[in-house]
Amino acid sequence: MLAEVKAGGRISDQHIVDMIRQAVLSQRLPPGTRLPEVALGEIFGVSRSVVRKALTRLASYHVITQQPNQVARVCAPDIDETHEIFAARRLVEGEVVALLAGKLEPEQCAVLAGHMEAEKAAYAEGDEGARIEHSLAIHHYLADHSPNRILGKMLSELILRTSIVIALYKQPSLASCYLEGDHDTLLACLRDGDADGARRAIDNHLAGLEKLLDLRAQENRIDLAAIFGKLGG
Amino acid sequence: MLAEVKAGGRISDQHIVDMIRQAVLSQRLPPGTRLPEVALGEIFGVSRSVVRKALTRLASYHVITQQPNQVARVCAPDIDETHEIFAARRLVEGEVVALLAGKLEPEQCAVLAGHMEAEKAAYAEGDEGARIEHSLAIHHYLADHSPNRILGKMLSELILRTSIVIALYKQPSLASCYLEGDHDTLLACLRDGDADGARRAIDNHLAGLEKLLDLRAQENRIDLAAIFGKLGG
DNA sequence: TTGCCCATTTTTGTATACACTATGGGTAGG
DNA sequence: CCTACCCATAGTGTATACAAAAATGGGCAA
Repeated sequence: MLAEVKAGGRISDQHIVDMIRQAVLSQRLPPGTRLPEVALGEIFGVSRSVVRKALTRLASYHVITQQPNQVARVCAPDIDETHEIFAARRLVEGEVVALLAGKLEPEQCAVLAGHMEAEKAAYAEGDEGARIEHSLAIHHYLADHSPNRILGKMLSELILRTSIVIALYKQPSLASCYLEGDHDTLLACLRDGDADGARRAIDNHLAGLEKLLDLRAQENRIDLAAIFGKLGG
Repeated sequence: MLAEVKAGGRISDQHIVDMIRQAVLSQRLPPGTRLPEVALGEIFGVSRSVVRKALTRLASYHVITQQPNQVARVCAPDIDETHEIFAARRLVEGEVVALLAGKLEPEQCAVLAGHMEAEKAAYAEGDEGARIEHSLAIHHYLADHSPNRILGKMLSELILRTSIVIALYKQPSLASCYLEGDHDTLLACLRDGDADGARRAIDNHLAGLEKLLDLRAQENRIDLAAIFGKLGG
């Protein structure tokens, strides 16, 4: 089943990058997960050379961290960095949607509207995996269609990093990080060509998301009580 | 003389990345330059493995382009991409200086002022190399001291990409891309804590820089007449 | 029981070999 | 004279081998 992968030229390392990125996005690979080179090589049926190239690229995208002579791990940004990631994303995604306001064809708006419907439905059914998928699809659609492709690429990376910190700092009590209506407000502004409104909508959306996270000081994070509770129970 | 380089852990590929990036920044490696792996390996005294890792990272930073089975080359962005790079840099550097306004210590302002003096002096003496160096030092200082480190890293990359397109599209008639006073205006705003003013100063500075470039349609660039003239003359 | 040390094992860092692909020049044919 | 093809060369893609560093775990002493 990996035959078609090896067919093309440099597909193999790109494939590994995509697979790992996707796994991180969908939170199947939690932050901190070890990624040994030989294991990945066996899984994907390639040698360490290809794996190493993929890991080097993933490190450039800030998906994993690579320290000398140590195993690569999925990034686990600290709380300060988390705030900075959100601030950067507010700036970049705000500009992208402002540029995009009034520029989207009706079909493109329909694509976005479709994902929003699907997101709502998945939330109603409690299917968190599907909800995340459609939410990401919305934001990646905006990134991919940014009139400024540089900002689009930056946004793609920031969406990925945001997913990582949400996985890291999501409040356990919340089943979902869903903010009803935010996406609809955004779409309305995009349709109406309201650039400032779109910027505000994104800003508001991301600020709301950030507030849903548990970003208290780290003492509370390394929760010895919970660990002992788990062991004892 | 390369002994101290190999001493540390993963210094070697970082060293190659730095050297090539520096060479591109100072315009010693013009856009389009071929970078064969074996040649670089011999120059830096390492095998292709290390060179390949360095090239992979440089490609992630958009310093070079890597196409399958082809030699890596220093990036040569087209005109559309050049506009997009400038737009992205206006956004990011504008935010960085806005965040920085009023936050710099007097010593830090003095460092900036020193580079500005040196830049002026180098311009007066016609030493374009030194002028570029100090101009870059100013912007990299802002990037390195950004309160938001994510935006700081983004700005560093954008400064690099801007240098590349300036090298590519600088009007041959101009000896220098220097805009007197722009940097001083910025510093004044940073000192006064005038965030909006700082943002405007950067915006104005970058817009002025972009205007100094020769960004006409490509017909003029792929200048067959000049090529034939060179062959015939 | 606790803390430390050393051997073992795991995992990464680097070099090298071989296969495959692109590139350029030269030659035969029109 | 120009075009198309072919071959030699240059260069990258991948796998593998060996060296070095870090993590692991058991045993010993305080």
